Amino acid sequence: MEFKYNGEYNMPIDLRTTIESGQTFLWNKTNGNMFEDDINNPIYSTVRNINDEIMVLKIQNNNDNTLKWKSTHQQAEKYIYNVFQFDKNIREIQDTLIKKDDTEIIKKSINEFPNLRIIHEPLFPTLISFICSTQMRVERIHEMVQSLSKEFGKSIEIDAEKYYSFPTVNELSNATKKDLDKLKLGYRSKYVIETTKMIKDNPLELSSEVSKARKQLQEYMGVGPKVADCVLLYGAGFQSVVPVDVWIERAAKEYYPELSDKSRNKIARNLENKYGDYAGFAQAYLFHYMRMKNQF
DNA sequence: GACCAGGTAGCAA
DNA sequence: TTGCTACATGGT
Repeated sequence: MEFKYNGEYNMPIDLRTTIESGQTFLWNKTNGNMFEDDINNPIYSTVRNINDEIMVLKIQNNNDNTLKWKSTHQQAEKYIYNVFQFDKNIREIQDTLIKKDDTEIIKKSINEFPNLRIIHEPLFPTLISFICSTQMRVERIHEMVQSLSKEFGKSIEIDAEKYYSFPTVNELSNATKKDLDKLKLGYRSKYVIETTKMIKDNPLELSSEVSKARKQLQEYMGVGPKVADCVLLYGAGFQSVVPVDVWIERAAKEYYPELSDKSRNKIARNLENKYGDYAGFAQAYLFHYMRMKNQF
């Protein structure tokens, strides 16, 4: 295989922030310039299962309004469009959120990260990723997901560089608890194994109704309210869902005391009511803002 | 060493 | 329903 196809999108997107802000763990950062005029932006690569075939995909920002790609498959163009949701007008969404915000905090975050987008990744990899995410830092979740890919996914070499796909349900169902312990999944090993087994026996098909889909997801081992909400937002395209983790809980306490609560569940529903159809975007801006603020 | 990281399962009241 | 606690691992 080779990178036969390439192209470019002119859309507002900040790849570094979008890919590295804990929405997806399926991309790998590499160095070097993919195209002549690219300067200091990292290249992100991923491998995807497209009906019994694998597609390798590399992308790079030229600036925040240009995404360049190259791939082994022509479908990459459409695939990118769907993953980064280029059908969504983020300026419009941002304006709506800012109007609904009476704390200035969303506005502040949007000003700092204007081209942070919400990603829509495939369901199964997203589910397993977020089962691994509990009590883990974003960087380590990425390591776990990549090690699962290396161990159980397909591999391919192009131009002396190796790429690995996230395992399919069948591929991952080969994993034993010992295997996953070796990959340092900790107490999540048995969750991943149980959930994969459940899905192998009974394929994963989510209801189109949010609350039903949320209940369905929570049937799986290792999936509580927060993980379910992440899967709904990043793996199933429910843009109104607000996953509440430690960071969002803190944000609520600090900036939205009237929406804050002992129960994370209530905070989630309160924020969803406040921000409406695109509350998930508000969550992403809050989450990223809180994490970045904490770093400095 | 204690505490924390995109929490959840299992169990008690 | 709500309120505990144990849970694997690595960073600070």
